[in-house]
Amino acid sequence: MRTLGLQLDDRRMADDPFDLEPELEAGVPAVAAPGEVDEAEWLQRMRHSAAHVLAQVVLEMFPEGKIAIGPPIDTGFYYDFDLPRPLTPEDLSQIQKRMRKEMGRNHRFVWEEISVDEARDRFADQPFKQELIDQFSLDSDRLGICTHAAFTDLCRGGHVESTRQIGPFRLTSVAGAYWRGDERRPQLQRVYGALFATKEELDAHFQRIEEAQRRDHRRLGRELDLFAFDELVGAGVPLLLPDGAIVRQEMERLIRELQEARGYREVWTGHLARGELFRRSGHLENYSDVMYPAMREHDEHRNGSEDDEDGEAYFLKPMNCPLHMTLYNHSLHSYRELPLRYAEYTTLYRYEKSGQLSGLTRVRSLTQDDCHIFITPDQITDEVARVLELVQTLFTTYGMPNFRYELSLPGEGGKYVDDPQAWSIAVTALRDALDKAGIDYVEQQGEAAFYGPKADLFVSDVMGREWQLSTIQLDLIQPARLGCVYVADNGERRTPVVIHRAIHGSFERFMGILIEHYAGAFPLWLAPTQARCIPIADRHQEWADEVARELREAGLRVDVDDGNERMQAKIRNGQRRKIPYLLVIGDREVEARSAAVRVRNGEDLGAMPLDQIREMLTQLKASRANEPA
RNA sequence: GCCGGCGUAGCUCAGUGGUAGAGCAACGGUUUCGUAAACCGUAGGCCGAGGGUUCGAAUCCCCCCGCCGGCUCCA
Repeated sequence: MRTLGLQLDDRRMADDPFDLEPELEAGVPAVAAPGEVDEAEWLQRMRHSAAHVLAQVVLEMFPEGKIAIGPPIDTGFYYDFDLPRPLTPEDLSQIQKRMRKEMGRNHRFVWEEISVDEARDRFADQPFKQELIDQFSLDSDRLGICTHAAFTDLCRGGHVESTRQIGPFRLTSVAGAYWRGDERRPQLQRVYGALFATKEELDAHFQRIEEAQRRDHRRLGRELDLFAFDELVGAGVPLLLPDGAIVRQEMERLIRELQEARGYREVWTGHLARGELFRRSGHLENYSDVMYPAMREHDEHRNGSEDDEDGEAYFLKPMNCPLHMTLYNHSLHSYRELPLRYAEYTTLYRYEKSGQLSGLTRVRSLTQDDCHIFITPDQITDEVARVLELVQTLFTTYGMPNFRYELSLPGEGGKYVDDPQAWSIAVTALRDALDKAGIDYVEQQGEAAFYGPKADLFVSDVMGREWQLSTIQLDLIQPARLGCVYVADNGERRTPVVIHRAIHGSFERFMGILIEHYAGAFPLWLAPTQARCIPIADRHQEWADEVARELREAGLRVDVDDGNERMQAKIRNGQRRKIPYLLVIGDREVEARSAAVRVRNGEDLGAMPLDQIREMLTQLKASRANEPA
């Protein structure tokens, strides 16, 4: 079997896989007959049961293997193993075959409760199970086990009656996964399987994956000549081709317009700064692992001591905040000037670990639509509301309604700045602003930045992976560390609160998401080529050129396909290029000073006078309508 | 960073130790056509980089780089 190596939505498990309560809720049978539980529960049970069969077969093939956990997930199941050697794709198909055979043998699942001591005994040679027993025995002196064939697993139940009731499945991939999700602990081999109630649903699942692959921005970026990566340039450094650069420019144009209208002022701070700046801001201390290493001055100019190396060195900036705060400090500000909004669109450099890189969505050179807003503490709620309005406006413009917010709060531990009162004010203000805007969000403990709480907006890519785009962060510490002050109405000097915020997040990541959102078919205002003239024969060339010229004069991006292919081929090419409008020009159109308008979706609007076409396209462009679909 | 897979023409992919291939794209010519592929021809490669084994390496081994999936991380 060929490994598909793809999972949709794996991460979104219904339950914590380690929350293996030894007993099910009252009335829910550990082993259920068909019809005894609802469809969704039955599916979960088939998946969970399949995981047990997987473990059975793997242990038969590797008797010295150690088993960890094997929960159901959104698309099937997985099981984690510690085995003497890595599993190959051939092993996977072998395992799959044996699983099917075992299922055909119709083993019954038998669930029972045993004492902790008995459990320790039964799983004597299973260290991971021993650890789970340690955990569960804190809450209960009885533990569940489930047996089918000659295989017994520590298990809270949730099975079908017998292995023949397990639905159609396919093993999809094997991947490394740390025990208990902790990278300091052993890395296990995780075998993933897809399982659905029917063969049709299983096929539909793989169909969905194929469709997802077709709109993957990495693939579309190549097909549409939007961007490229090159080994010689370096991993994680996206290169925009002319068409990709147009999309990027339109995104920048949009956010500049929106921000200028909301009182933002654009600044520019370049790409480098001395280590001393990042030391004072706290970045070197907290984030040196994602900063590129120091760039030293040439030896003959160096005068720093060994202790002071970082302070004397230069660093590529990983964020703009210290620079914006430095700019702020170039004059003394009155409370009357606040909020003061510094916007910047320059590239940041972060050393993302190689395994984290992913197309445009995770890169090492990224360009934020970044801004730092200096405010007084009592302006927090209002200003956050203004930022939320901006976010809503942007996502509405792109026609992207499917996002979710997360409110990230401090957790336990020393990572956070110790000022409980400031945290409390900031968290309350942020929560209020979200509530007032009527935004749904989930609160996440321990996800805050070291300097303050934040509200982040997440969107899923076509493969089901979630990416953070917009972020609104309250900063309670950096302004003080960098000596920012404003003069209050009583003449006192006070430290401003700073809101760090990015709306697109990074243009790179957002472009990746956008490409997938539109499946490469950008609305007119974003489309690299907005219309293409297609002369049917050479004698139509002149009028086609004229149409293109006039539309370009109206500010539209229009080209002419003057190749010697047949019209049908030109239409096909234009369509594959996902150009919003194709303007077909033959004898009739030359005669009538018109063009036949074909929309990207195949719709034929018929011949329209040039003036009307220009009017329609400029209108669409100006309104940034999400058209044509 | 870790585990696994992969790297051959611009793209998609054949080629498992003995002279590097196909389709599409590109380019040249012919064709001048009414809404998703006209025809003929030409060119295109340090088989990701380096090292090794061998009479001989795209093919086997080592190391590096990159890509893909997952894990972990993400100011």
